[in-house]
Amino acid sequence: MDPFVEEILELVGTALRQAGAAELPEGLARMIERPPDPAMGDYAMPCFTLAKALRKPPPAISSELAAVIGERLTGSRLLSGVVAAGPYLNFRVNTAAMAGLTVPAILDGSYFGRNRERQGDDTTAEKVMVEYSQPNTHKAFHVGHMRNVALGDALVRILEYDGRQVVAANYIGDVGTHIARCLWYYENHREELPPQYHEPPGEEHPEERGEWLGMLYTAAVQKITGSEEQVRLHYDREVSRVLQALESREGEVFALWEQTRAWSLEAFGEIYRWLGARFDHVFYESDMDRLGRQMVDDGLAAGVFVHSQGAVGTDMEEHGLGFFLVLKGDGTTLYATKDLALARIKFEQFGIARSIYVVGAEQKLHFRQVFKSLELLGFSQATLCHHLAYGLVVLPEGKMSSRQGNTIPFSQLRREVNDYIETNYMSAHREAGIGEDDGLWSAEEIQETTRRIAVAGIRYGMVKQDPARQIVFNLEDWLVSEGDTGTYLCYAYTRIQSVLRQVQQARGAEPDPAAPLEALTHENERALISDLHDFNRVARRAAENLAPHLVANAVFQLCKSFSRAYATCPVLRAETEELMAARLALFAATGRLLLEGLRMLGIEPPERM
RNA sequence: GCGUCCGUAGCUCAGCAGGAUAGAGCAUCGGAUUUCUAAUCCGACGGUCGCAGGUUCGAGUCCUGCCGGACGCGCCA
Repeated sequence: MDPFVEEILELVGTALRQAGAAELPEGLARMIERPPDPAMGDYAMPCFTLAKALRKPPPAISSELAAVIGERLTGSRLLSGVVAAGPYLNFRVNTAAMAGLTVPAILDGSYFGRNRERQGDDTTAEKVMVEYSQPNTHKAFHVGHMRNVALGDALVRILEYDGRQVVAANYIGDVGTHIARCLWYYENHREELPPQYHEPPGEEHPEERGEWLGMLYTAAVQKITGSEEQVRLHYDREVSRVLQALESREGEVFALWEQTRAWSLEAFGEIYRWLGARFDHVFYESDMDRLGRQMVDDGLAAGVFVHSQGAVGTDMEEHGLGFFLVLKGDGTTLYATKDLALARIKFEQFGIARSIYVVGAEQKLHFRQVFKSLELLGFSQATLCHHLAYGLVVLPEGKMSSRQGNTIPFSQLRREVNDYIETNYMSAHREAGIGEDDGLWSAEEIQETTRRIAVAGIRYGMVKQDPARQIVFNLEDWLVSEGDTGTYLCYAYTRIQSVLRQVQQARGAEPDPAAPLEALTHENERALISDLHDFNRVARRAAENLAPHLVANAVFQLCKSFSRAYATCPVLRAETEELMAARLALFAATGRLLLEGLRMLGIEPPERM
């Protein structure tokens, strides 16, 4: 626990006993909060709930406690003041003590292990699987899918920071009607497209073939849905034949499926590389068919599933979940069938203690049905499955719709973001030097820096918001450096690195964990120290609530505090040697923590920009 | 029709298991640079927290109802 809170509780506890309270109220620790204005104090305890036990009005209690505690405070190393403010008891911490507890710990790395202590003893860390991304092959990967990757990957990193062992899993949708439609169009109708689209992109751009398939799929859907009913039924029968040919797992269509599937996977790989997303294991929908079918049979035997209107499913009305279909009338499996199988495989083959699904909110009912079915099938781990639902990504002009052609596919997104950064920022480095070395930047550095800033902008924009809400994607808003953006975070980091480099150059000084931190007395330094101290608490809460946006908010707060301190507290021109050393240590620690926080969001900042 | 989620400043969003004058960013207006990157910092302007009840010493936060929006509700994934 926070040592400051611990000491406050200790002091309040003994003071209360002195005041004649028979027993301490439950959850006193949770009552400790932060005052709205730092000028009031660093920690506050409201005295409302004590009123009943002591039978006195809250303001009287707080001033009484302040008097008693104030006397005992002289011996405290951590706290420097206590004052009653109406019904509140406000504590001020000894800034040097707080700095002493955080700055050296960050610099030597021990700060980052703190959240990992949760496991204790000899037991191995809790193993949890985070399934995310789940792209469909033969479909285009667009901005909407980026939110999933940003969220899932951040969650993986946050849970790891908090001491869990995490298996990052992908689940590729490589079977289903959409693929049959794509291949049906490929075989019979692609000549109807403009000539340049008749054949897939060549060897020089293999990663573009995935999007080309997606375009065929869109064209197929348009052709089918745009036809007269008779024609449409005919097309549907043709598509159905393709689907059955695919499920037979042999023949010409199957070979085509293998080839085109590989194209899509290659395209996805390129996207994950660019974003820096990690996967430890990849599941394929095409592997889940057999086990899913078997589970349906078992469920039928057990009476969990029943035949209904020619298909198989279960009425979950008594649980408020409607009807859940697990096998189609023609005997083929559904997404649902395969999800039953996948859930089982995850626990049985990976020995996980928890299974998290990062999937859009529109599938909430589906997952509740899946989890309930598993429970009814006697699968005890059903309660350890959790669906992290998130809202849609929309454009400023409204919902994305592939029919209106206003989705933003990955390749277009990357191009536009890169162009924006290059013309607005990077061009300066190409034409003239910046900062300490006046040389031009190499093409490689410009390219890599551009990529990092682009990824920071997109990832930060995607994770900074509460997952439950819709997100409005606006490229320019997400990249402008003024304000709450990934660019701003990167800029703060590069400024810190720049200070460190220059102090090293000018004075040969390295950040020293033993620096005299008591020299840090400026209010902006105080605020920064407080943010450093607070970070692990936020990280813990983010992990427990599966809420990456809390980390994002904390990182932004940290950058704001740093920027304020940077503007008011120079290092090289500090008044004294002690102050310089202290600020150097403080900024170095800030940079180190910022880097860690950015990495939790999947952002790798550039060293300069 | 039923269910789930959302509704906070002109715009985009925070608000931590109810607590002090509701916070940021953008936009608008004004200021700061011979000094570690101004991709920055400071200030001003801007809110009956969708509406109405209820619980509570205290409600943006919990409960109920209504209004508005999004999504879902058997052979897509």
